[in-house]
Amino acid sequence: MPELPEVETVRRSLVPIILDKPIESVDVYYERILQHITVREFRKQTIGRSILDLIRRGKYLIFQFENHLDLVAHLRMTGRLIYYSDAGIAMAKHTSAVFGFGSGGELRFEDVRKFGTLDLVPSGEYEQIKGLHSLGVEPLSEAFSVEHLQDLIENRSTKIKGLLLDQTKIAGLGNIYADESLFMAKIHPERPASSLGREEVKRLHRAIKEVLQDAILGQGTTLRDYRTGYGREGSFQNKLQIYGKKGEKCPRCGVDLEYKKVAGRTSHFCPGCQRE
DNA sequence: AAAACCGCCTGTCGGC
DNA sequence: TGCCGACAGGCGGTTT
Repeated sequence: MPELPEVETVRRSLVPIILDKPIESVDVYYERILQHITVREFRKQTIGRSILDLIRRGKYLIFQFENHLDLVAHLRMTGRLIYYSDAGIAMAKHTSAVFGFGSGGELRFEDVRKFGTLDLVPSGEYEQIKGLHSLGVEPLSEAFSVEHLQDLIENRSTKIKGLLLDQTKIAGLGNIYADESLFMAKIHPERPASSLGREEVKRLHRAIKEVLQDAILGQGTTLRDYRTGYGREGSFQNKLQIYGKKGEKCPRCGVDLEYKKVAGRTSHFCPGCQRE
């Protein structure tokens, strides 16, 4: 499940390969991947054009084209963006779209569950891409301060886990890193946001930054589908403390770990050191 | 305003 | 072995 660290890893792995090279071919094999544009128009606007830069906002990747258009990609659950240096390599079963470069290399959007999306809009005009347009603060930016988190939390009765997953508040946390952050901060996922004390807010703020930064260093978490832009697995799955560890002991206090649905998601926590 | 639910998809897993 | 339902979770949309 690509979250901020996975999407950032894909971005960093693709930047050295795909910038400033004209795209010679565009093939869309799953038409519904395109959101607000037809296949014909999409191909017309991208073929022959180069990508000048590739940036990330939350879990979105934004390919900035020379003709002042932004190709906005979201991997959702199982999407992959992988560069293949040889177009002769057999296509994966669930390949939604392929961008061919003159060098013979290809950027392929693969997506088993087909939830991933592509959009093409005038640069910076994201109004019709609602999730991107309403995105909250980048958690690794300076703008995400303790005070900012405090403001998000203040007077909110919602469970803290739900707040962390709300992309309009903080951009890029998903189920894995929300659980890992709450564990590191020793905060139960069902705690009402407004019940967090000053020290807990500080711990949570620090935990979010640390977990995301460490996960980027580890090139993301590959539990099943996620791959970097080179098609390689990440390594942070080896450093997870709590996610997917039901039935195991807490690495911090030794108590049996638990999980339950919180805010509609399976949430892992330690009943010993994350008290309600 | 927020929470709960559904739909979008496919693959995997546990139970029978 | 094979069938079936539950589940995985991001996000948009609708309902409560």
